Amino acid sequence: MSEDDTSVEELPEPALPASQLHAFAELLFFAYRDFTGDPDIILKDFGFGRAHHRVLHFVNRHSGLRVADLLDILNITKQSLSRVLKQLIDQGYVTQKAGASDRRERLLYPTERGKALAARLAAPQLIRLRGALQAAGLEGEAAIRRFLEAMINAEDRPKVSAITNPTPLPGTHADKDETV
Amino acid sequence: MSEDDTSVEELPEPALPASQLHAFAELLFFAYRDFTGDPDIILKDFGFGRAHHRVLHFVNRHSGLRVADLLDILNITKQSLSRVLKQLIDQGYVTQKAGASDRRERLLYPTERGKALAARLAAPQLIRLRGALQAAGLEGEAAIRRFLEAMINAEDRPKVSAITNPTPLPGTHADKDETV
DNA sequence: TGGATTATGTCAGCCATGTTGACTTAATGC
DNA sequence: GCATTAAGTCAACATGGCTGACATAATCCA
Repeated sequence: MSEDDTSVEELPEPALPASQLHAFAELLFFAYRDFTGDPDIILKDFGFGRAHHRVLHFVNRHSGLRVADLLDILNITKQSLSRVLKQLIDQGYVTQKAGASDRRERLLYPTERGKALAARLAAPQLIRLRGALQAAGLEGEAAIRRFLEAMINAEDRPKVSAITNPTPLPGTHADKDETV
Repeated sequence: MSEDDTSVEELPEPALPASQLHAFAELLFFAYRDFTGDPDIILKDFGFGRAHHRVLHFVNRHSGLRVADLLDILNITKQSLSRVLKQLIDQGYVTQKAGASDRRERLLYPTERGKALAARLAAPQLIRLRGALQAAGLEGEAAIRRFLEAMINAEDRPKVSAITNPTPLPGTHADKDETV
């Protein structure tokens, strides 16, 4: 093999200079800052914070999940979760149901009220995302998906895939696919 | 004009169903979580937090900026910034210099020590970004840039562009473009 | 020149949300 | 029947946001 052999399937892909990578890092910072900014404002009116939003989101999108699942997804301690989860339950946004096969498990479901708040919080984020994906273009969409997946720790990717491409488990139900 | 007139320059771009947008939202959450995870671990060894990282990053990448610039970039209060900035200054990671034209301004510069820590914190993030951009492919790179820019509040985009595509101002100096 | 404004710093206190460690309760599994 | 597991709880602490009030020094302007 010659030294500058360039096989078909392995294009050299010129590595970006550090300054460009730094620019991407900064863009990601600002993008995430604004992505979370819209719901933050709404949450204030309810006396909730971003932590409540995260819990409500996952309970709403993946209803019937266990407390342990939520801990695993959010990467926080039981005590941290407990604080916000309790408030969501006490105020009627989330309900618990004992697991059918293992009655120690507490399966989490959004109430109607919870679904309504989740939808309201998600709305500006989905609008923002739709606009940004349109700005990226059709092929960009797939590239962005690959990019975001590759940003995730390799060992967590299967877990995340299971979450973002949900296989409806018995006990969970698929959401209707409405456009916001 | 007929109702289903589809002009050349305005392809319909089928709107994604909400469930796909939710998947992107979750991917962004996990991606950002892991993107910040690496430096968080390093920061612990120094008794610093993510707030210190943000300050050090911008001081390092845009040295010579004013306190007011930093407040504007980070979207936090003077008092919040002051707490972490003071620690960075006291411990010799950042220095201040009175502005040449307006001596009320305190221009911020990283020390050698600050540059070293910034580089160490950035290293795993740049590696992660480079890998993710490679996964996205060459054209993906441009799409991702458009996507991230479009995720930012429209009114902030000029400001952010000025930051990510820096025009070296008098008093600032461009960093050497080393690959990490 | 003197008063208003501006850039920055600081004190005090509050809130949200993360952490660790220890312990309880109820259900499960062997 | 006893160890393990899922979940909840109590207490204490750290980080990093926030508001409000005020101080200092430099600048700007009438």
